[in-house]
Amino acid sequence: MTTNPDSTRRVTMRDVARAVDMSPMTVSRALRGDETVNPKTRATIRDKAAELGYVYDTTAQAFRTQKSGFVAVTLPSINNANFAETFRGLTDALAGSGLQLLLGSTGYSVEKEEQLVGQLLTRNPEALILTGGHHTDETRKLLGAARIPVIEIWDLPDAPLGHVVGFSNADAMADTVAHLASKGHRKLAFLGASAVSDWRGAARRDGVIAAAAKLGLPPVTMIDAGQAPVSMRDGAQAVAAIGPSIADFDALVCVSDPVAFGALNACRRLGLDVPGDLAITGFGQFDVAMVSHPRITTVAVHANEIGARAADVLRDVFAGNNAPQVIDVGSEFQPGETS
Amino acid sequence: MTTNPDSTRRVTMRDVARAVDMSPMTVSRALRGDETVNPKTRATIRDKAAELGYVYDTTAQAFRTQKSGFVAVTLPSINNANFAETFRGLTDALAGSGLQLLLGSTGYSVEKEEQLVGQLLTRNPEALILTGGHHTDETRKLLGAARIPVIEIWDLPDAPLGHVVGFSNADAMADTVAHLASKGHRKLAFLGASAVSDWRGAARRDGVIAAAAKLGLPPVTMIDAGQAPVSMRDGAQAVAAIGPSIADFDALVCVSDPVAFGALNACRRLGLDVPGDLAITGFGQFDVAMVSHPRITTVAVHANEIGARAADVLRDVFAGNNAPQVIDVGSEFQPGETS
DNA sequence: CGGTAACATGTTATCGGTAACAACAATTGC
DNA sequence: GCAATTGTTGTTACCGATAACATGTTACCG
Repeated sequence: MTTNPDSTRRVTMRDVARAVDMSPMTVSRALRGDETVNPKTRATIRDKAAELGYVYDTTAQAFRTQKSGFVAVTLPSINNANFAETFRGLTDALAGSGLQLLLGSTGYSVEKEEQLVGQLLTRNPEALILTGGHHTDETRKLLGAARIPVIEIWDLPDAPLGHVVGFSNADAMADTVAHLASKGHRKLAFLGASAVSDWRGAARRDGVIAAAAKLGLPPVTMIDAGQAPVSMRDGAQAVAAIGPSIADFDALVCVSDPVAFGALNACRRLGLDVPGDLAITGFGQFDVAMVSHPRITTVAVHANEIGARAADVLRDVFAGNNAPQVIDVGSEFQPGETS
Repeated sequence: MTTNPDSTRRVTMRDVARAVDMSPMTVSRALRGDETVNPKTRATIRDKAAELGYVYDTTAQAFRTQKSGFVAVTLPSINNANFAETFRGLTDALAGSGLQLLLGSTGYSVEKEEQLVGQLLTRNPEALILTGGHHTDETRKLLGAARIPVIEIWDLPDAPLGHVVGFSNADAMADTVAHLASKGHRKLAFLGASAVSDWRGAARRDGVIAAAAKLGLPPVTMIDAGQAPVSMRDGAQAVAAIGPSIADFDALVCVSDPVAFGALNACRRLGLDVPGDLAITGFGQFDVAMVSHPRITTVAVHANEIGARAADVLRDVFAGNNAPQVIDVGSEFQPGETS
């Protein structure tokens, strides 16, 4: 057992260097796998480092090199299978690149996002990935000054901050509405969040309204499911609150699959037949929509791909290649058994 | 517009200090809200910092103070409502403490966990929160050497690494089995992951077996739903693969609510009545269990509370108070309409 | 009015790596 | 056999904030 001058102090490269009688610089090179270091020397250093219980200090590296190795990501909520899947896509695609994701959730609030971005920027992230295209002016200012790549995902913003990997939520609804109209459904209702907090939800709502108008359907009725994020429970409660007269509508277009699932099961409890008495559609191709009996008509989104493509953009940008400014990953209408 | 010596260089405290003709130390104090700084001075400094677009460098702070401000967290998967909820509980409880969560997911693999822990430790986290109580020897060694608080959550390990906030997965199943037995169900099957990867799932399985044995029920049949994480789809596929003979069992105990939901809907597709032909139970009180019609019999876990209590432990430990070594948050059997 | 306390600000050294450059040894080519 | 090249290791300075200590200034007291 080697004597330790101060048992509480951390083991540094200097300690390893002393132990192998080399300069810290060589240790640094060896531990990072620099080819110029003699293989034998490298092995000696690595062994000694392990023996001493040396732990590399990424903070010091980040400080010295002014590269944090972080990519900051904001999500509205991590408790959402689709956003979680995007995060996973990012993580997987970035694995091995030496980049670490720094996650923050905004709770669907642009003010919270602003605060979060401010916090995250103090960690010197090498890039910032924001879910959604709506931000406060202050957020835009912060990001403009930050001089790092910014990617907005899950939307196709009118005024992008930088790169974009997303799809049109409004367009995605057009197919759903067309499908419903083709089945003879005319009286549509839209079930979604009330507030303007959920901009993706609002875009879907507007898409439904526009598509219905274009097809000559009567005005779409809005049903309030509460504050974003709207859950299964919210969908069920909204339908339960209305009662059997929900079937006065021909079709209930829901902002997401969980909401649609809640609505579907509330309808069942009311003794209504879906789609006989009322058609129901969702959004996002969540597992619950595919497994549910009946299967819920939905729109498939490419949550994982959004993350993977965002990672591609980052790789390109970091490599100095120019990456596409806007990547539209699209979405696909998925007819189910509820419409 | 002030002249900038080098337009690409970042704005530092020194720059702010020069601009207000003060020392960097005073700027440092002012920006951190040190009371000893004259309020007027503080305001001047803050204004000038904002004007110059100064962004605080947490990396430099972390380096200088040797306190990263990070708490590392490992989750088996973030695409799981319960783990996501625990993360949220942690985030909320830690908000305002100046601590930032550093998240990594292990994919239900202890080897991946080992690698992840190694990575996370290089960031000098001030504490480490691990989901689960099973780790490789190397992981245990790393954590032993790290000399930071470690909290294991979601389990009650036999040999804890440090603090524990969890519950007994095995005990939780006892009530479920007792309930099923009281309803006259004797032939039980357990539907869960095959591999030993999901230790919590295995603990539940063992709990079912033990409880059944204790009540004098015949041996429990194991049904393989594939590799962890087992999803709704896996649950549905497993039942579909077996077909109507699944009703030869009296009750199907599922490792989680999503699996139970998949099984339930697969049964429906087979024309089986639940619970008439077959009782089904789940675990975790996921939304889908509560909203489903019929409501799925389940076990309520306190996912959010696990996060919140873990944060409490951290606060205590950092404050130098001694925190409880093991916090059992328990779980509650929740009868539903599927049993 | 002198001395001490309370307040406000400044000085110095440092956290642990690594870029840039320097230096020396071993090898190669002619 | 000597210059040029390649391979390997070392030296120096620095990234940006802040703990610890020092210093100057004003307020207050008997």
